[in-house]
Amino acid sequence: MPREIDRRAARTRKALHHALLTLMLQKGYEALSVQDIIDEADVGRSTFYAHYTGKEDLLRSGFQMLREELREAQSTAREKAGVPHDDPLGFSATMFEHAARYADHYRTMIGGRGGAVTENEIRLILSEVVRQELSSTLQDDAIPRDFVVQFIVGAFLTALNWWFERKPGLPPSTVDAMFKSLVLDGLSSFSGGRRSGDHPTTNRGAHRSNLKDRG
Amino acid sequence: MPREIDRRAARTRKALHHALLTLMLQKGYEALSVQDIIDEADVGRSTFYAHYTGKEDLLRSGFQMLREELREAQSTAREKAGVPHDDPLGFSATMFEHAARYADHYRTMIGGRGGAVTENEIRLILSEVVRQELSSTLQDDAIPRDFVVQFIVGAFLTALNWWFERKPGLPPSTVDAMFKSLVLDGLSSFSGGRRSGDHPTTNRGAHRSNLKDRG
DNA sequence: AAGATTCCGGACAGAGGGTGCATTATCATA
DNA sequence: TATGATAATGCACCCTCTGTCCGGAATCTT
Repeated sequence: MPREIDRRAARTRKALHHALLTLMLQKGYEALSVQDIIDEADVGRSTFYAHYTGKEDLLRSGFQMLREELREAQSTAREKAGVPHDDPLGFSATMFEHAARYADHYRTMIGGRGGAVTENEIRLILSEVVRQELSSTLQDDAIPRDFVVQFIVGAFLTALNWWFERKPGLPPSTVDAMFKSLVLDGLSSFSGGRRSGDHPTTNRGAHRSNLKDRG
Repeated sequence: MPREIDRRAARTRKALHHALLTLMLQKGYEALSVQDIIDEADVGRSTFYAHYTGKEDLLRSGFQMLREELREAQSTAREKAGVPHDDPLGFSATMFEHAARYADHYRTMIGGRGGAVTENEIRLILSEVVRQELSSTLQDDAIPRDFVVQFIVGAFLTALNWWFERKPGLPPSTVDAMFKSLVLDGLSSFSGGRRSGDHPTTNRGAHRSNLKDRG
C-alpha cells in the first residue's frame, strides 16, 4: 500500500507553496486571493481545497516546514557554540545572518505585508527558541518568564524590521550588536551619562567583539 | 455658507464609528465586512462609500481623532509632571492607566484581532509620542534614534499585550514597573547575579517607588 | 494489463465589494 | 415662511471571490 505521499499531490503542494511565496513577494499576503494562487500555480480550484482549507492553511503549512528547519538549525548551532548556557541571546546572531541571506522573504513576512497570521506564526516560532535559550540562563523571577520571552521576541522583530526598512545595507553583525545592547543593557547604556560598562557577573559587555569572531 | 460639517454627515459618521467599534469588540476587525458595519449603523451602502473609501479608511479616520486626543493628553500630562526632561519613558504610566480604563478597546486593538492596519496605526501614534519624549533625554547616537524609538514602542506593546492576555488582574503600576525595568536596564538587572541597582547619573532605579506616589 | 483509488478541473450557487442614479432632507436667502 | 440650491441617502446593478460538486483522467496495486 502507498505509504508515501502521491507524487501528484506532492507536485501540487509544491506548486502551491511556490506560488504563494512568489505572489507574497509581489503583492503581500492580505491582498492575495485564492484565485491568484491557483492561477499562478496552474492548479484547479477544487484541487486547492482538497489540500488546504484556505490560503491561511496553506500559509501555516509552509511555516510548519520552516519551524522544523529552524529547530534543527538552532540545535546544530547550539552544539557548535561553546557557551550556550551563559548567553540568553545566542539565537540572534544566527537569525540575523539567516535573515540577511533570505532578505526578500523576511522582508515580506515581517514588514506588515505578511499579515497578522504570518507575524503571529513567526512570534510563536521565535518564542519557542527564546524560551529554550532563556531556560538555562535566567533564575530571577522578578518578572514573569513569559513576559521576558515576549519582550525579547518583540525586540528582535523590531530590530529586523528596522533593519530592512531603514538601513538595509548594514551588516548583520552590526544590527545584532545594537539589538543585544538594547536588550541586555536597555537604555541605561547610553542615556545621558554613560557608565563604564563592565559587569563581573555576566559577560554582556563582550558581545560586540564576539560578533567579529563569528562573522 | 456652511463652514461646519453638515449635521447629517456628522450623525452618519458618528454612527459608523460607533458601529465599527462595537463590532470590533465582538468579531474583530478582519472578520468584519462593510455590510456588517452599515447594517449595525443602519446606513445605506453608498452613504458609507460617500464618506469613506472602505472599512480601512473608516478605521484610520477613527485613529485620527484618537491621535489628536492623545497628543493633547500627553502635553497636559507633561505640564503636570515636574521632571519631563529626565525620564525617557514618562508616557508609559499614563498610557497603562488609560489602557486599564479602556481595557476592552485596547485588547481588541492590540491583541491581533485588530488587524495589521490597527497595529500599524497604533505604532505610528506611539512612535510620535516616544520620539518626542526621547528628543530631550538621549544624546548618544551610538544606536540610531529611530531604532530606539521602535524598540521602546515594541516593548510597550509587548507589555500591554502580555498584560491583557496573561495577567489581566495586575494593576497598571506593576506592569509599568516591569516595562520600565526591562527597557531601562534590560536583562542585566536580573540575569543570574543582580547588582544593587543604584545609578548616580540617572534616576532610573526609582521608578518602582515613583509609581506608588502617583497611584 | 486491469480494477480500484485518488487527484484534477470546469461548472455552479452564494456573498460581499464598489458605483450610478433618482429621491429626499437640509441649508441659505428673500 | 417659502423657495431654490446643495448635499446626503438608499436602492439597484455588475463584478470578483469563495467554497462545493461531479465527471474525467492519472496513478498505484495485483
